[in-house]
Amino acid sequence: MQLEARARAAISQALKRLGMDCPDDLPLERPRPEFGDLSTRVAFPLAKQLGRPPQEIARELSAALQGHPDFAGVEAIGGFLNLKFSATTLHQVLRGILRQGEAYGRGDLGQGRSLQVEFVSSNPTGPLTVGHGRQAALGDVLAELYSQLGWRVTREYYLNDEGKQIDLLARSLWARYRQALGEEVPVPEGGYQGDYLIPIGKELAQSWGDRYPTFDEAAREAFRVEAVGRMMRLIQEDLEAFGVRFDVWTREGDLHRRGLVRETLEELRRRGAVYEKDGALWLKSTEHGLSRDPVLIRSDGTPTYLMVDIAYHVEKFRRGFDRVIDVQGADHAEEQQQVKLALKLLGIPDDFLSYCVHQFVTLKGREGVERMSTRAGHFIRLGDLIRELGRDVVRYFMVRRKPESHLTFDYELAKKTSMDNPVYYVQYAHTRIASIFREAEKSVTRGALRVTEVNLSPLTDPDELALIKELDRFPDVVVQASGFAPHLLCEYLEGVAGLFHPYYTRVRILGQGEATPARLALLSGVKLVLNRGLAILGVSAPEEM
RNA sequence: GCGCCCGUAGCUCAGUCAGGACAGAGCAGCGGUUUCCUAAACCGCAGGCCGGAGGUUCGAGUCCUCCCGGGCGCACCA
Repeated sequence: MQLEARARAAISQALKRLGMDCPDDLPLERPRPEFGDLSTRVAFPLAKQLGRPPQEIARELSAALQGHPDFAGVEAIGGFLNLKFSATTLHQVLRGILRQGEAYGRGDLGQGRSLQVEFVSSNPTGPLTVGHGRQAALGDVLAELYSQLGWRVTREYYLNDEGKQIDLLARSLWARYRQALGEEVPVPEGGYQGDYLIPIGKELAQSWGDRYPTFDEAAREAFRVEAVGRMMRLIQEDLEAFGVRFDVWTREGDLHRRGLVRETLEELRRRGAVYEKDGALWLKSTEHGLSRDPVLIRSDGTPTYLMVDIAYHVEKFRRGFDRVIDVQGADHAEEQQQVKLALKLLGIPDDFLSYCVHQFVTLKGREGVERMSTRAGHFIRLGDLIRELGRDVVRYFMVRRKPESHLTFDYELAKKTSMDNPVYYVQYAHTRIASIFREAEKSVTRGALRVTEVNLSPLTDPDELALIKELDRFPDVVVQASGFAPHLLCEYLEGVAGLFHPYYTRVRILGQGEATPARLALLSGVKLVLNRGLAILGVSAPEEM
C-alpha cells in the first residue's frame, strides 16, 4: 500500500515534469520478481494518446526517475517501466508498520457508517450442519473485515419461529414424545426424522406425562414453543463453540406482531406492484425482467416466506442501516432477485442490500454422508466437526475458498497436525517468532527489543526485503477480502508464512550482533501481521504449539 | 426447457471484476537436508493444448457468442 502510493506519486511527478498527463487510474502491477517490485505499462496508453512509440516514452520516464531516492533500480524494457525499491525505502515502510502496531490494516472506508450482516439464520428445526458452518464462518469474517474498515457492524440472526416447517417440527417432536410413552406414533411423512428429537421426546414424556394424547391446538403450541426453544439452544451451543456471536436476533413472529408484513404489503399494493389471481396475491416480477411471478399472499390469506422476507428487509432499512449484507446459499438465488426487485419497487436504493452467495460444502474423507438434509436426518453436525478438528481448523477451512466455488472440505488434511495443514502452517510461523522473542528476552538488551526504534539498515537480505514488501500489502488485502473474498486473506497469510519459514531456517536471528535487533524488528512486523490476519479470521495465534 | 454458479497440474484451488512481459500455490509423487532460536521444518525435481470451438484485440486463462460437463434453483416450502 505504502509502496504503491510512493510509486504512484513518483511516476505522476515524473510525467508532469515531462509534460505528459498522468492517467487517474495509473496501471501498476506486481511483475515477476526478476523485473522488479512494481511495474507500470502507462507508456502504452500514453503512446496511443501522443502518437509516439511506447518504448520511447518508457525510456524518457525511466530517465526522469533515475536517482529517485525511493528506488534502487528504474528500468525501461519494451514499453514497460520496472521499479525496484531501495532498501532504505523498505526500512521506512517496516518502521511505519511497527509504529502503527495493532492499528495496522485498519481503514476508514466505512467512515463510521452502519452495516448489518445477516447470516446463518438457520431455521430452528435441527442442529447446525457442516453447511451452516461455511455460512457462519463467512458471515463472521466479513463482519470483522468491515469492522476493521471503519463500519459499525451489527451481526444479525433471523429466526424463523413460525410457519409450516415449524408446525412439522412440533408434530415430529410430539411423535417422539408419544413414542417415549410407548405408543407407536410415526414421525410424519416429510417430517424431521433425525435422532436428535428422541431424547427431547423422552424428557417431555417424563415431565409432561400423558398431558397431550392428541396433537390438538394446545399440543401444537406447547410442542412448537418447546421445540423451537430446544433447537435454538442447540444452535447457540454450536455457534458458541465456533466463536460466533450475534448482536441481534430477529424473530419472524415479531415482524407479524408489529404489523410490518401488512404495512409492507399495503405499500406494494399502493405502488401497483402486485395483482390478484386464483385467490392469491402475486408480485409483478416478470414485468421487470424476472423469470416468474411469485406468490406473496396465499389463497388462504397467509403470507409466504418471500413476503415476510421483503417486510424484514424494509424493516432493516427503517432501522437506519446504511448497508446490509445477507450471506446466503446458492439455492436462494431466485429469492434474492425477488427481494431486491421488491425493495427497488418500494423505493429503497439498489446498493442498500447485497448478497454474499456461497455454494455448498461437501465433506471428503470422513465417515458419514456427503449430501445433507436436516429433514431426513442425514447430516453431520457442525458441533461434531468442531469437537473433532478444533474451531481454528474448521473456521479456516470454511473461508479458504472463494464463496461462489463449491467447497470440498478435506477432512484428512484438516485432521493433520503437520504443516501440510495450512492453518498450522500459518500458526506455526507465529509460534516460531514468539519462541524467538522468548529466547531474546534472555540474551538481548532491552534497547534491541524496542523494535520501533532500532537501526534497520542491516536488513539487506533479499528474503528480508521480500518479507517487508509482503507486509506492506496487508491493508490492501483486507480491503480486497472485504469484497466477499475472505479466501484472499488466507492466501495472503500462507504467503507470508511461506516467506518466513525458509528465512527462519536459513538465517539465524539471535547472536548476530548489529543484525539481531534489526531482524527482531522484522520478525515483530511479521508476527504483527500474522496476528492481525488470524484475528480477523477468528483463528487463534498461539504463542506456543 | 429457462435462470444463476462452477470447469486451470493426478487431487484441492488462486489468478477472471479493472485483458498485457515464459500460466501460480498447496497436497500427492520422486530426490536431498538434522552439532545451532520447536524438523509440527527446509531445499530441489517432475507435472498444465487454463473444458471445447469461434470471435473482438497489436495481445485472451481473463472480454463476447455458441457448445460440452458438473452443481443449484424454477412450490400458494422455508
